[in-house]
Amino acid sequence: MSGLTSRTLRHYDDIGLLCPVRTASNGYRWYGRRELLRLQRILFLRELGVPLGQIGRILDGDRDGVAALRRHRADLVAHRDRLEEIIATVDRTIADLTGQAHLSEEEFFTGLSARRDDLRRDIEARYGAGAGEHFASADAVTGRWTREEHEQAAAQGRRLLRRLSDARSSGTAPDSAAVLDLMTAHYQGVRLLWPADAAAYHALADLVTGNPDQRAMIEEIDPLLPPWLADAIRAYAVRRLGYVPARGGG
Amino acid sequence: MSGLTSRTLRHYDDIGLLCPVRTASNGYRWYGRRELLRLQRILFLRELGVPLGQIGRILDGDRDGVAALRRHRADLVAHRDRLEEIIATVDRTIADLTGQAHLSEEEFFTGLSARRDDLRRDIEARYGAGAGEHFASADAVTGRWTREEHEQAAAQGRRLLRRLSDARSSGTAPDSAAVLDLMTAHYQGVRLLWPADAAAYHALADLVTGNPDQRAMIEEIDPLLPPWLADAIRAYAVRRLGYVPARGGG
DNA sequence: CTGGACCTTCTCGTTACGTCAACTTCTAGC
DNA sequence: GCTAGAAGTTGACGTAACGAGAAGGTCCAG
Repeated sequence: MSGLTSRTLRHYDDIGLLCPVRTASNGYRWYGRRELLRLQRILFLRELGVPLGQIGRILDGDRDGVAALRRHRADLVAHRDRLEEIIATVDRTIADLTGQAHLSEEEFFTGLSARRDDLRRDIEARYGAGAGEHFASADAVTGRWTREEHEQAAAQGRRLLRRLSDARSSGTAPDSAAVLDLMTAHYQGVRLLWPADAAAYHALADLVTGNPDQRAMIEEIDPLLPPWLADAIRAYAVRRLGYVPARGGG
Repeated sequence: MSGLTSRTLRHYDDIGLLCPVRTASNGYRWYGRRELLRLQRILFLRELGVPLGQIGRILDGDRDGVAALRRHRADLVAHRDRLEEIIATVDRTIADLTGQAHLSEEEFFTGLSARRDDLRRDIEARYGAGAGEHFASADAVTGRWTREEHEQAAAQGRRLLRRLSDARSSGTAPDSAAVLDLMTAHYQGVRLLWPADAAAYHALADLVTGNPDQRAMIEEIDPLLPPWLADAIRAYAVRRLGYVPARGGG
């Protein structure tokens, strides 16, 4: 009925978590309605990752299961945070081993070198001369950054792209709620350097796949990311910024 | 030297992960420089959560440790994502058990009921009559939301506050990089309803502690959060939006 | 009577060691 | 040379939550 193996039920009997209402002379275990209800609660808590011993104490003592859940939640959060750190370290290690650290370290969102001029020319060619002027306002912001702040911004940008890559590779749609939440950070990252409104941000999607340097930088992190990211940018512009795309693909 | 117990070294010897360069007739294990180097690599990978068996294969085969790391990373990410889901479920359960679901469900960022008018009057009293007019633009946005979108926005807002609460309770400073990253989402959540510039967002910090309804709503999630969140808002306005506070506490 | 499905108990294996217990070896001090 | 203590050794058991398999008993349909 429950999908559990008999072995599991026997284990629960052994540790006293769920005992049969009676055990026949032939050794067969018989369970009643009450045991089924208890089992449901066990399965629910087990789903949440609560250890069996604690489940037993919660169900038996019944004294403040909420407090126990809160403690359990704190454990989960600590565990998740540790995983976040480890993932970041693994990322740095992989970047080190593949020797791609310096490239993205220096010029991510900010792009300080010659590539930046290329990007500006590309933007002006695509969206008109006025668009390129925003680079001045970006410089006004980044010009006051320290080296440390530059690197933090770059690291943050890479972390974001990796999380988006995680979402893509796990089959999440670029217009799903979870991805749009992540894209909030992306939009803000862009806006930090460039006062992009909904239309400008929507147009930026073309750069991600069309501009060779931008595309290469993103492909370094995930070769399949650029078109997916472009979709996510457009979805964010429409769904969260209220952009209304022109008909006919303008 | 390494801080490991002898038991651990013996275990590594047993499973063939790190064998002594020679074992004396009295049974003592002797390690050399090479073993120390190998141990360093073992400890590093162990720190990343790689299982010992896999560490052995990576170090011995030496064939494409990067690919192994990438696979390991995928496991970590999957694990983290599962934890995220579980944490969200635990949160919903706790909210259910404490019966606080409806309250925040209906009026989070959006505030649809009578409280909303109170908030508007409070804002106009604090920042002048013009400030309250932005409610109209917010209504233009939220007015087109479906019930489902309303609830999604509310859920997203609560999730954000919980993550901020996690950061606070783990002793993270409100102006740390990690928190400012989270605050990006907060700023966007506010901006979705209200075209707040750096100064307006900075001023919003007072509402979080000063407006009774806002404060109560946040305290429901974490009683200690409001002042900390106010600090985080101000830090974000200054550090990420370039707001320059007036001297003398204006 | 028989085959097959289903139940039982018992035991080992999984991870990465901690924690005894019982014993030997080395070293410093008298 | 004797001895106390520190440090090493080899087992063996315990951890969480069962899975897998062996060896055997029970039930039911044909």
